[in-house]
Amino acid sequence: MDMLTRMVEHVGESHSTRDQIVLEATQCFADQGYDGTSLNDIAAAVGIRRQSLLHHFPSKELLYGEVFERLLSVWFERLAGAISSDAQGFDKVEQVLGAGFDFFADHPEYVRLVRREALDGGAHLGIDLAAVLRPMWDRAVAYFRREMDAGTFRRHDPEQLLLTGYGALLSYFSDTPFLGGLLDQDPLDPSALGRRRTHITNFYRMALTP
Amino acid sequence: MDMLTRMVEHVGESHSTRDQIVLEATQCFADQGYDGTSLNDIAAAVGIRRQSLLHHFPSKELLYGEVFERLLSVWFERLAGAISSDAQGFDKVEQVLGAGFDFFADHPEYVRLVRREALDGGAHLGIDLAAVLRPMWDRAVAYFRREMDAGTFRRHDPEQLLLTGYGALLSYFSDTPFLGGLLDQDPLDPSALGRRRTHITNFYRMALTP
DNA sequence: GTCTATACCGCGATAGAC
DNA sequence: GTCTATCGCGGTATAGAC
Repeated sequence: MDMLTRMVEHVGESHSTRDQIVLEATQCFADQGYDGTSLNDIAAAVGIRRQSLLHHFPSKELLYGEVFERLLSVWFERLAGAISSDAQGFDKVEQVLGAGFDFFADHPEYVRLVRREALDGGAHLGIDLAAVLRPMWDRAVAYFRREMDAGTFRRHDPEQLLLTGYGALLSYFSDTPFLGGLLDQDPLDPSALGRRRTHITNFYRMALTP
Repeated sequence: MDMLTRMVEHVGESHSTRDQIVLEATQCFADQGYDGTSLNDIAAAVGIRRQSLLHHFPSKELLYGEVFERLLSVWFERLAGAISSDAQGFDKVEQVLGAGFDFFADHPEYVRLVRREALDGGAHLGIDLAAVLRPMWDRAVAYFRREMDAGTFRRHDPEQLLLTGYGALLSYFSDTPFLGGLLDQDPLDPSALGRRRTHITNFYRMALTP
């Protein structure tokens, strides 16, 4: 496919078969896991036969790899803005936290996918997810440590603080099928999302501001 | 098997084949998920053939059900003590939180199993996990609301607070394969566990005590 | 690029010997 | 209770017509 066609499709919200496959595969893998998803499931969602799907992706593993490649690309792109912001103090944390929250709210299927990968320890994935995210993690740890040393933030163990944020953010979006039965509301309802966003922000403001 | 044999085995750390199967199945399901685990895997871990395993459990689903039945039974038993304690204020929260933490630390495979079930929404399980835990959840929500009304605890949205605790606690134990690559230490190392336990306790003390 | 047809394998489950 | 043997199904992947 040439560049012009790509651009036209991007603008016009149309998708090549290949893109459709990645899209539906993302949903299937997120909902049912790698082993729980068959190529038939994905092909049926696209509206083609399993054998046609294998014409675009030579194997299930390679398709899964492409799904993750796109996920990481979108994720880094989306977060880059918030991270490079020149806001100061808790405002910056709030921006990054909010950007993460909004991204997860827009793509809960990505969260579920990453959670499954975290559980499996990258068994189905060629790449090492932790190694890819490690630089971002280290930057965050260093940032918190610096601000705490400067007295801008209250003192905590930076790594533990990030782990708690990781869990508080991801779990809400990854476990929606379960949490929906614990609460009386769909966790992805706009009003439920609003409550969650407010709580997380306030919780971290309280923990960090002196 | 008669009661005497059961008691002897319990004391002597021996196990019937049936118990061995449930034990190994728990580990396999936790590590590789329901779909990722074959009866061959479990049978091999026990040291018998797949067909012999099916003599004890007529189907994979029923075996999976028994794994969860035991998990819930141990979980409720373990938490009952801390919940019925007559400690007051944050001391009580600390006791329950600590009991949960220690249980998870002793049985990370249970956490991973529950997390997988939360992700799948109970697809493989006959029972509704959320419905089983709902009474406990409601009790906790009511408890926090009461204490906040009484001024013992600082005011938060009780459900959101519990959700954050849920994520902070579970994620650490469920995602160990991933977190091990993010940190420079095995998350289940005694020293790492100590740091995590301290942080969670302090974090909630800070959030709750006026 | 999609289809039909097919190869090949591993899975869960059953039957029956020991 | 454990084994061997076997069935039937659904999975990934390949070959070749259109």
